[in-house]
Amino acid sequence: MARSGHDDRDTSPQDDAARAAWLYYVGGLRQDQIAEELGVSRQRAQRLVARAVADGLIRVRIAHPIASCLELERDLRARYGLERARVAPSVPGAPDPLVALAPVAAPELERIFLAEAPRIIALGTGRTLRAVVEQMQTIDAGRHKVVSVIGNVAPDGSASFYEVIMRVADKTAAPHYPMAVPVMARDRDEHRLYSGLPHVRNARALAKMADISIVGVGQIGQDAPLYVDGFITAAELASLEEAGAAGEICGHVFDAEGRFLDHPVNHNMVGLRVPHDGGPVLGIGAGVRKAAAIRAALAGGLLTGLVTDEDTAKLLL
Amino acid sequence: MARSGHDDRDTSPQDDAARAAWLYYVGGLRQDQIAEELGVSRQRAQRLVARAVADGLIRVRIAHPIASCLELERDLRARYGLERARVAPSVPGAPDPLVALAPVAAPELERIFLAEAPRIIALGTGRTLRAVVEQMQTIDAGRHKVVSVIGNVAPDGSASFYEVIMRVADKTAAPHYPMAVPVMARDRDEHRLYSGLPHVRNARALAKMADISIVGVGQIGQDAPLYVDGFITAAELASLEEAGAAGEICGHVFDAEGRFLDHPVNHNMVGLRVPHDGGPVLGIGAGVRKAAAIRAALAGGLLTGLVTDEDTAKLLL
DNA sequence: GCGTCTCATGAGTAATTGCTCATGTCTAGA
DNA sequence: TCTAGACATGAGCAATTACTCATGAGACGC
Repeated sequence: MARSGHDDRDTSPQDDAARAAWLYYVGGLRQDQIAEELGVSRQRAQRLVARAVADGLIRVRIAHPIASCLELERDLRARYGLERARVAPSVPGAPDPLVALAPVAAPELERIFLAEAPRIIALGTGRTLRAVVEQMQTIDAGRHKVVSVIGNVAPDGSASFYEVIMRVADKTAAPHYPMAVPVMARDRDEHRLYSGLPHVRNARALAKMADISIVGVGQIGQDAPLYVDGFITAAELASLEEAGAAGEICGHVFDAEGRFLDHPVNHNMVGLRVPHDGGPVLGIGAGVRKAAAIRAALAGGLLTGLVTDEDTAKLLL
Repeated sequence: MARSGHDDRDTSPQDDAARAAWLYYVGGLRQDQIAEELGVSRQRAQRLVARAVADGLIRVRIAHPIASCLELERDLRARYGLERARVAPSVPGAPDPLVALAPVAAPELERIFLAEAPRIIALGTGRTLRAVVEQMQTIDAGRHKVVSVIGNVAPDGSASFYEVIMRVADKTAAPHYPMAVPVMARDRDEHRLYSGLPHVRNARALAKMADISIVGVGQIGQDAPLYVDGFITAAELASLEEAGAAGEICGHVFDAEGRFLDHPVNHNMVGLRVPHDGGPVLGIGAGVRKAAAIRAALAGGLLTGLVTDEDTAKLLL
């Protein structure tokens, strides 16, 4: 066939990967055809396609809402009075519910950023949110502002691992306001110190004005993110469990009814409580282990929207 | 037509297809694993996945702008003073440039419909537009209105084949105003008759107020859509070519400089000329055979945006 | 300059997917 | 009731894709 004149003088490797993947997935060519087209060996074509997949260049969407998921969404909305609910079909055997969750949640975030009117968008952190943001497509959303509602420094002084706001800013070109202090203060004084820092005051003020918040939901227990990532000690964890902790949002711990605990851990969080003012809050999370935490958050009306997966949705209903 | 099942307790076949495809593409399961999961034979799993693809349920996007296409976009914008330009990587050997064009053009349309402020969106028709719309995802855009700028009845009295506006309305739930008369009148009197019909006057009035128009570009010649689809006779085609016709938009024929011809065919078109008022016009089209027509439209400043493919872009530059 | 390490490559091969065909089932019509 | 036709099914096989491994070309440090 007529090989289109490719004057590839300086194609980057990722460009090649993207092109190979395009020909493969969109064009429906076979890998040997792609190889010929690109003038490389068949193996290389295969590797380019595989690389595009591995690099996350490939986004697959299913343009058909699976009926049972739609039902779950409807039921979730009704049961918990949510404004929005999205349920991803679970992938059994997947090591992690994020595999299914992220591709469904990402468009929800894109949707928020596609709004024309400038908005202030508050962001939490965490592994879930990070994975979702990674799946977002880059969109031009410089009119919005993104602000973090939680500190970005881990207890050991390193940058918090599941940084979200910078990634979002990368994807959207939105001005961003991280909260450049530790997630937790050690005591009241330190909390006052951090809170009083000009840039923190600024971020907090902005976050309080947020038009919408996007957060993950953390479980409590031996696998609690707060504990696993070293933000709280085993003793604090035990104390929280003692106090009836069921989950946390942005580090703020609540009980099974979704009421924030009167507990030192909560007092020492430098970040804001979400929701701060009754504004919309989109929660994202799935997994058997998170189900109780999510249920608690829903029970307390802490969320106005939820993205989860099928299995979790069933547990919630 | 798709039977919109409320609660078909046993999943509809398309549901199964969508779920199988989800597990395959998103979950990364093998077809035999899917078969086990769904409790069907391996062949059936394979057929479900194949069916999902065939039914167009699978939408693949490559999250990486290929550098050479970006360059072409930039060059197109600069050369022709466009506000927007998108270039799809060509798929060599594809029977039709639409394979590549539609997946790139569809998000552009979605983008237009995602605008919050209510808009009036004028639509042309044609095979290209139809294929693109088919690829759009359904979005809730009831705040907008879509109006057709061209009649929807073929010369033989049948509904025009490449109906676009109804499909768009399906996808967006937008109120829609087709122009329910023949594309072309046979003479001045008939033109006056059609134009005077209340619903046509209404549609035309609305179309004149459109905030943006989305159109295909037709070539002139033996393969001219206008001719192939029977809107004009061989004699009219010859006469148009004689008069220097280079292309057409919504049936209105223009020369190589993009100036509309003073010709009976143009006079008899019941639809509106686009652009009617200098508003934005997004043109969609690709293919060697359309290149001259597109170049003419660009030369005449008839378009403010263009979606095309790599090969065509190169021809235009 | 030389060894070694990493990484890309292509060959060969295993695994997976897609296709064809013979067969079975269901429906409609005589 | 019987028969033809349309369609779904699973077996078997061909085509395609993915993986493993041995090799060689730079890159880097000694």
